[in-house]
Amino acid sequence: MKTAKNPNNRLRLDESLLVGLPPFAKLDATQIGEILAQASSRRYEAGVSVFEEGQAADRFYLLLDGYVRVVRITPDGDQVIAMHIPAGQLFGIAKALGHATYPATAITASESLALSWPTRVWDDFTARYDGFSTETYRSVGQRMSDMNNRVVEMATQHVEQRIACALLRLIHQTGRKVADGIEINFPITRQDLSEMTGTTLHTVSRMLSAWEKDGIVKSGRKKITVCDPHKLVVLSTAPA
Amino acid sequence: MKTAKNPNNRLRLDESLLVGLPPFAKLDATQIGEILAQASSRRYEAGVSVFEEGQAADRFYLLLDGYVRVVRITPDGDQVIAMHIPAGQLFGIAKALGHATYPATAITASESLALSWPTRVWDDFTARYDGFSTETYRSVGQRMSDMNNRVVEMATQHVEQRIACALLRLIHQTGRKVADGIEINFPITRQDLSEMTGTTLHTVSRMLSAWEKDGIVKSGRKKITVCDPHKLVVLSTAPA
DNA sequence: GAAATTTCTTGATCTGGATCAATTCACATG
DNA sequence: CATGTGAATTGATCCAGATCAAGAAATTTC
Repeated sequence: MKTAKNPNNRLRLDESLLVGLPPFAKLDATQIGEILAQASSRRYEAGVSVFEEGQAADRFYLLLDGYVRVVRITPDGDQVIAMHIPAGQLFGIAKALGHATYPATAITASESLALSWPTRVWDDFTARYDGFSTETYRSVGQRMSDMNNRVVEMATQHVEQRIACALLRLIHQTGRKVADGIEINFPITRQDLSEMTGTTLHTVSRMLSAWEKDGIVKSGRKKITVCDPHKLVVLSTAPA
Repeated sequence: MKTAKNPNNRLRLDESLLVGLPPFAKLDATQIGEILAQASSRRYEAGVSVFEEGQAADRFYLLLDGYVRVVRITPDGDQVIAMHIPAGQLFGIAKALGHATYPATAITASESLALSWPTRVWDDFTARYDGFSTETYRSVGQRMSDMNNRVVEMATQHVEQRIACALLRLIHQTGRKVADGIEINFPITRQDLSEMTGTTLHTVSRMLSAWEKDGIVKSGRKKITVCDPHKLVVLSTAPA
């Protein structure tokens, strides 16, 4: 689906969009109204960049719907997927971490909808809105942990286990129950998985073929369904 | 040297210790005094743990002197060095990231001296002291970047390049100029380097031997001196 | 609906580094 | 100073996974 449902790329901003999201959990309707009044919203189609590494970090974002990949590209063209942002989370918050430019590129993994604010209102938000700062840093902490786990994984585990871990993480974050298991809720290629695990699309393809034979997953073009998460867990923690 | 110079593990707390350190840069003498009044100080010998992964994060720390390694241990006993904390930086700031327990273990790499405060004063510090929060998060952001770079490195570079990068990072953070180059300022083993780069001590040893033959480094027991940083840079960015 | 493009599969080969194994070296301790 | 212990070196072997190569699906485009 390439055409916008809403051709002017706008939607009615409604408080209900923000109510219940952690950064705004403690705020009342008036405050949420204030925050919305300053927001821009925009729809992105799948595979486009929201911002790029190195650009001045002049806005920060809240993903309302869809999925965003945070990506880094090496001088010699290798691409590495640093993390995935699920709907409901802030991203592009360079300012919160003392950066003047975005440290990575954000690319939509599926059609997405995001709000954004100019970076200059950041300090105001943290000062004025109770819980905003705390929750933001909780989520930063979570990402830091994930990052850390990735380093440990990359340093100690074999490719099979890393791919298993990556799949498990994906179904946790974004799994959708379907008839024959849990499906990853956005288009994902072998190449994508290889960029998440530091391997090649060939190895990922072989792995998925083998797992399919064992009834652990079903997969097609840009689609993966995990049928037997438990077996994946076993694989992911297999002995060194 | 195993015995404490100062047998009661105490030292005179003096404002000059904190003046000029980023988190306290904007504070006046009175405020620094207040902060010091609440601090405990303690000397640690090399190789001891300051806190361990999973413990309740009831204190946070400022390293005044020495070097601290942040380490994670996998279920099957592999150890991975996540980062090094240089003197002048805060560590163990789980609270700042919404964690109730320490997400990793901190071990002194050399004899060290650290101040610490109970975690419950954290909110007070961030509220009361100008710049404390900003500078803390700047340093968190820095660590996040480093982490990120490590993931990219591990995913795309060969062992030789990773070891070269690790060495370069070490001499930047903690290099001390000596007659024949830049020396790493604390005892470091082949094993340590291998835990920083996700390889084995054997491979590190072979690498250092080869580099020594090329005049790039000199190394001995627990000691490494980089004689030709430039050549290391070349190696670290070698083509895929 | 034919052609072009992207994604995926699978075989064959090659190799960077892990693993295994045996010494040597440096330092500390009684 | 002998003895023990942790650190480093270096050869030999092996294998997980990269790389090379060729096609086969699935989609998109015109």
